[in-house]
Amino acid sequence: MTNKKNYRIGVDVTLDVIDGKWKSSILCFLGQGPQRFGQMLRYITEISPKVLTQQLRELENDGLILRTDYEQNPPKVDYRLTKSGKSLRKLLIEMSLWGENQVNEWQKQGKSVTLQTYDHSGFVKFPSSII
Amino acid sequence: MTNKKNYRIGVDVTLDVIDGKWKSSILCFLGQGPQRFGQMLRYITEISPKVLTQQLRELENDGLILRTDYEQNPPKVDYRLTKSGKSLRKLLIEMSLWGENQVNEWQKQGKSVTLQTYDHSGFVKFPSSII
DNA sequence: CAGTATCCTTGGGGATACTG
DNA sequence: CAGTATCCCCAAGGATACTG
Repeated sequence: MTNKKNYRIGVDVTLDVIDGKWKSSILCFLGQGPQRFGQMLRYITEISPKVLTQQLRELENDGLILRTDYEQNPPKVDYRLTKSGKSLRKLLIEMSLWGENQVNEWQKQGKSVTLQTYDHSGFVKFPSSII
Repeated sequence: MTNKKNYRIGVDVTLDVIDGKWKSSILCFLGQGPQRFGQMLRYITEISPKVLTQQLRELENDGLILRTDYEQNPPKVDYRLTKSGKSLRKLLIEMSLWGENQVNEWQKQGKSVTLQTYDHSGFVKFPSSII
């Protein structure tokens, strides 16, 4: 979402804001505290700088994250969750729980689905090994 | 999601299952009870039969909806939420609430965003006029 | 009624190289 | 370090016509 949006239903707002291949990962990562651009790049190893920038800009425009430029040289910039971002975080946790249950369901039914990792102690956890 | 999926985090499972331009609408509509193919086509006016079929098949494969063929002529088929689908419904309601709050936030900030309609009396409401 | 079958378009994201 | 700039590709959807 960027400009002049008209949503059909509330869910679509939430989905629009979270959608983007890496946004959930970014938001989860920022749930652990402010992070710098390079850290995120190294953490989410499959993402390219271009795409990371895109997703960050969108999240910023949607008011979920705040970008802070420390105006230094060499440059230092970090990103953190805003109030909205933090409230979304709670929702993401519930979505995680549902997703984990659903994976269990699928596995019971013999479907080959795997979930790399999760952790309920506060928020989704990212062992560096899995990203 | 259809086959041999490997998810990074729980949220991604939920997002994968809901993603698809019309899935949220379909799930919300089915929240009102079983519906037939033609009804859905007429309700979600912008969707084409091909795409509706696609999305329904995916929801069915993911175990969120159940397709019942009454083996009649002329054909009669309906779709309803499964147990998983119903549990997802509760999550969708929370996502709706978050989305509605976020729209209020945006509007306070002067952004031009609109939300067609919502209703908290049980579930998202779809006045036929708006779809 | 409940779908298939075809053909076509679009934009989100990937890969890589470059810069203040 | 924190990004831009280019070029490229593919799968999700759209439009329309047809069928058991």
